[in-house]
Amino acid sequence: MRILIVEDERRLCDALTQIMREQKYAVDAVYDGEDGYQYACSGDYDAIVLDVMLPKRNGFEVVRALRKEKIATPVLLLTARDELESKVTGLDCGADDYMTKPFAPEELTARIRALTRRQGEVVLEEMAFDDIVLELGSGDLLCGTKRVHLSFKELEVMKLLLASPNRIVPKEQLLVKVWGAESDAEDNNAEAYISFLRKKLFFIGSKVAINTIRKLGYRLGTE
Amino acid sequence: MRILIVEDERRLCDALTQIMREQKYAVDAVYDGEDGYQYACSGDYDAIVLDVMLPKRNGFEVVRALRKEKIATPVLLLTARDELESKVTGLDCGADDYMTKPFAPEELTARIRALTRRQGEVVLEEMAFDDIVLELGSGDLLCGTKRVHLSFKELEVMKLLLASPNRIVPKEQLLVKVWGAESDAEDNNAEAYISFLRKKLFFIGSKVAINTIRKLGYRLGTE
DNA sequence: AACGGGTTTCAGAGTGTTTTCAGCCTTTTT
DNA sequence: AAAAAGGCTGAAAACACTCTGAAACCCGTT
Repeated sequence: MRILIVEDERRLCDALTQIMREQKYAVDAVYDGEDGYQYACSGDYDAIVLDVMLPKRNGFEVVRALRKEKIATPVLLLTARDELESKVTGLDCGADDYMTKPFAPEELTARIRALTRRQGEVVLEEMAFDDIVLELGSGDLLCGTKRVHLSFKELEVMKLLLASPNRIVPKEQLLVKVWGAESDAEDNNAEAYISFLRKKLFFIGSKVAINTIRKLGYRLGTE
Repeated sequence: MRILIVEDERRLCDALTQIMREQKYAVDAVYDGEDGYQYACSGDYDAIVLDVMLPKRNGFEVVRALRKEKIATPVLLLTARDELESKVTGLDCGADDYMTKPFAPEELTARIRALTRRQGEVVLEEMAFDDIVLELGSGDLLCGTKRVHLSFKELEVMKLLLASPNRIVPKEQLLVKVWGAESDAEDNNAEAYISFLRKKLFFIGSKVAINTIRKLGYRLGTE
């Protein structure tokens, strides 16, 4: 994560740099609006902390110029004035957040985290075991480069198995959790789905197996 | 973008609705604090315009209650009194901005823009994916030299898909964000619009496709 | 009153999912 | 060894979800 800090007050600038470095960000710091704009133009940063009152070009100008150049890097404006006015102006120029001095270091890091989080890709949830990965979002089962789509019920069953790998999942539990306690699904329903899943595991060439434990249930294992 | 307007004065409420619709916001309007609170609780709005003096529950109460429920939707308070007092009270209650009547329509839209921007991603004037570009201003979808106009709802759906390309957008989310949580729109409404969009994508000769992930939603992809 | 774009509704066709069933296999019991 | 119980799986039927053309509807404009 790269952060650009644009702040002319040396003391404050050093403090900011310090704070962000502690959070393991890679920090570049510059001291006027012109440099800030130039550096930001590279588009290499994940967020920019920008003072409003700066030599050469003020913060508003810089954000506006960046947005004009289609640079969408999140910008956090920093100002001593806590009037609503400059807040509105700043955000209208294209800034993403706004903070008034003085502030607590935690507040700064929290806001930067929020800004970079929006940007960055959402970590999609998944469950894994041995050589397979189940993408919960898309309902796809992966092994190496191969992938198959699981239907809704297949997905539910697979999730239960993956939730306690190497452990026996009672057939009864599958029926209750997937078909519901009310349903009149029979054992064979679960058996049919286990069969579907085995076929798909084979299809993607996984070495994961669904073992049958007679009278008890199924267990996810390898080989 | 969904906006909730809470204003008991019918004339003003209609005017507000009108103004926001012209800016391509999806608007819901209610006429008292209780309804305002209920609607806002859904958390489906991108901003709320809230009058202070309202029947049943006043604006301050509503914001306070919302914040208590951890609903962080940006709130713009509206009041006839331009005393400093109520301004401070309002912001203290958890409102994000404050405006006194009467006001210029441009001021309202600028402030809403600021609020919604701070909230989420930078409002871009266009969104792109692979070989298509969506011009948000004109509502036109482009591919190479071809172009088609999208209707309001088509635009909203397309924006949602483009906001997370290659990722599944639940059908439910389309319904909530485009038709509103209160609406009685059925799945088929969304399906119909997906169908419209596919036709238009084909029309402009794009290789972008809207994939169906059964039971889950849709995903923008290529080929 | 007629028009036209946008939106909703409806119904039939299409497709993927789920259930059902029967025959076969394996393990356990008699 | 035969019978019984439990489990597997291919095939077909039943079902649910989705797509889409056409018609109806709504609303502001001509």
